[in-house]
Amino acid sequence: MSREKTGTSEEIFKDTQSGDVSPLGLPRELVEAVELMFFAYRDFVSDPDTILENHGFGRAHHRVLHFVGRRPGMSVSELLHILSITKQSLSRVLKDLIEEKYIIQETDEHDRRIKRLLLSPKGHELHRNLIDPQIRRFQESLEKSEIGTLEKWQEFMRHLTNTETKIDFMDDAGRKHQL
Amino acid sequence: MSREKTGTSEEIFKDTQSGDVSPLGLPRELVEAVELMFFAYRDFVSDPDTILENHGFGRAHHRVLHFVGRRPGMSVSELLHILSITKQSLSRVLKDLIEEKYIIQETDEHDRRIKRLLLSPKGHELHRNLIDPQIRRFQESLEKSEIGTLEKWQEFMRHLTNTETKIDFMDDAGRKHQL
DNA sequence: TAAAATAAGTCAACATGGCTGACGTATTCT
DNA sequence: AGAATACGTCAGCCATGTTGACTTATTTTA
Repeated sequence: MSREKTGTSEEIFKDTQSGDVSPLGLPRELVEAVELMFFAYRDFVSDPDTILENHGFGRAHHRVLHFVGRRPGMSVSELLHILSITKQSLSRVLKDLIEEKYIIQETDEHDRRIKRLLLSPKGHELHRNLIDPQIRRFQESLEKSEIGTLEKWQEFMRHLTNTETKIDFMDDAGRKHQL
Repeated sequence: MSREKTGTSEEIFKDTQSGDVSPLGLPRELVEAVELMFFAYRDFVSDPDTILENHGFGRAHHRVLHFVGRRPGMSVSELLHILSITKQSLSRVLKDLIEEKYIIQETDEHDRRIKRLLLSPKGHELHRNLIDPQIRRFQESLEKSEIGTLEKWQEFMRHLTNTETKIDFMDDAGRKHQL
């Protein structure tokens, strides 16, 4: 029943167990969950945002730094694909990071059109400082909430993503313990 | 031990159970969780984004529409506080929504300085269309993942937020079944 | 080997949605 | 009467997304 995707929300939600309904006529729990996506994301990035400000960088720089650190040696087009932005948008922030020596470019040995991206030691350090408070938040949540391990949470979150994103994840899993 | 907040990440992470470590020298699971926040949030807002585009609106309009729908009769300053943006930022989008009659303003009876914000029927309809795909994502994730109910997920996510945000949440809970 | 495709970069212009600072106008509180 | 509050507005700045057009180097392919 509720797995049928057609029909209006009226039909979809009328068989809810709980009668607890928000002013919107939708199950309160689900509406609160929508809001939690907003609040949690906003606060989750607030610590890195502060650090970035001191460096004259923004969130876009953080993302680039992160994924380059995570997949050292990735090409520019791989990065574009993961971030789902245009190369013009990427170029602005990538240029900054390269000029200020957080990221190093190396021409691929076999195909000299491709540039491999790597973090410099300086880049690693900044990345580490940016991710630390986020990791701490997760650890605190793990301790304070009853969710147990991260695994179920991750599975749930993964289901919130789009198919293309899931495919990217699988790509990643394919070359899991290295790239 | 790991609940002590001081020290560098080196110290903090050295007592991890698993030896599975990302290229960053951090527990892979936690790094993946950080990425999931990015991907899940991005994809989670992608459906509303598409709808908004057809109306000439953006995400900022969505947020205003949402919280006004959720707390009908809220004042402008309450809205500012929840969104944590400046009144100048809010004014741009609120003006659009009022001009195009998605939101109605009513002067408070007891304090005529305060304007109460409400959704028009048109506003309700749009809000419903925007939130529907997000609710569906949650329902699908609930069905397909092993998380059980939303409650634990919500608790976990709440712990990711900042203190001020938690206080706001409590405010909300205080006047739970109405305002 | 000449032509096409690919990877990367650049210039210019535009939109959205944050921000600051400075004011203006009702209305209410002291 | 004067201060404080709630709201609104003008002007300009910044970050980061977008499109479109075009260049250069290199590799692939017909």
